[in-house]
Amino acid sequence: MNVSIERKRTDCAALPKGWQREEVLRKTGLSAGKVDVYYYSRGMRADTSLIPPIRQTASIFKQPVTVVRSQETDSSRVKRELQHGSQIKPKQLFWEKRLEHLGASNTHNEEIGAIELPKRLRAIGPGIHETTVLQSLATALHHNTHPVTGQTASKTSLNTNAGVFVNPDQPLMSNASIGEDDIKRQEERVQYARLRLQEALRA
Amino acid sequence: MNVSIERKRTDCAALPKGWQREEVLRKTGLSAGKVDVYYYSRGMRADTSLIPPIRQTASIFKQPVTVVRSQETDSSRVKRELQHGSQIKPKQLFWEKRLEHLGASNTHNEEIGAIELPKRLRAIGPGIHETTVLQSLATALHHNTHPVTGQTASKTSLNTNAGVFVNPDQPLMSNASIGEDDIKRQEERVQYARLRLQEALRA
DNA sequence: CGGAGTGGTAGT
DNA sequence: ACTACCACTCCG
Repeated sequence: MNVSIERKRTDCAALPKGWQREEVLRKTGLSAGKVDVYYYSRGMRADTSLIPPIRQTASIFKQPVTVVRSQETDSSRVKRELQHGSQIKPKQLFWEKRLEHLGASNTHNEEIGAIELPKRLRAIGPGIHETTVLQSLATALHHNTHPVTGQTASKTSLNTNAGVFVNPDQPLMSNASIGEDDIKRQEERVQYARLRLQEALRA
Repeated sequence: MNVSIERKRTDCAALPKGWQREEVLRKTGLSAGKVDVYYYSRGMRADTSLIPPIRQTASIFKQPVTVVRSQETDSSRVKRELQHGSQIKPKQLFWEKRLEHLGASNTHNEEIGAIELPKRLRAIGPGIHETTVLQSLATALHHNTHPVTGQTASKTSLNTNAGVFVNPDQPLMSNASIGEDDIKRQEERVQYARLRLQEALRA
């Protein structure tokens, strides 16, 4: 007897690189025969072309720049790469600065106004401005598997010896934590945005 | 602020006995403000017009026959009805015999073939045939809140003094119990039926 | 896999 | 335009 496939996991051309689509057939219950679809990105996180450091040259070919941290000697890096199977990629410090003063535009070439960050998220590091923090934070929120918390080192130590104290996995902002009241305020904003969307669609 | 009622569950005169109408206000989304109506029958099982004893006269007015068990005296019944708030309705014995030799037909007036019961389910009671047991069993499966097990009294006692020993809540079949192997066999049947349904829907 | 809840539409 | 109904998603 030819039993149909109950679990089927496939790569799929329409999906971003590294994503897989899995179809699972419901076998029992009232909804037996229906198919649940799951998407997995395990193994490869995010589009490699978006992982910093990023070239700001216009090109459809993704060519990430690879500059190593200055205080890591070549020999120590080779040893680490051998241990970890060369999976840990070096990260450029302050890659965000390369994108400074570049703004997004709409189709009419009108620049889109700046987005303001909450006051409590303060820039940290030498010569880092608010727009730069925004890029840094947005990238972290997109990529990081772990929580985005900001830099833990003190402001003075970062400004004097950034190479030592900057954590490249975290955005260039001061350490911040979110409380119940923050969550509540954000929920209210979402509620309000939904209301306005409703009204807009009705009209 | 005047908050409208979001969930309202009511008995409703227009509904069959035991049904409840619930109105639920949609709170979010594009259809916010609309009301969904749900009907529930929890608490009372089945349409009272289908509960035996059933008249076989054609009539849109439901007029159940009410014959009391002969061995229950009027005084004892009155006492019980006082205790239980007159909620226990008397049941006619062997009401199934009234429906004997009546078969279902399709729209072309062709009679639908008999359904066979498993061998182990044996008819019990004076002059009860397989088709009668089937009606009896089907009704029990539809109505009973408690498990359907069949008659517990012995065959001889039932045939000699049915009025005393017949349990009107159970179908007119010998006591039957279901084992692990029965369940397994049934599961296999269901699996097979589902497979065929899938194939049919695909074609 | 079930259930709550919303989106979408045929039919009036 | 509205209603009643079904389809579907999303979450636990």
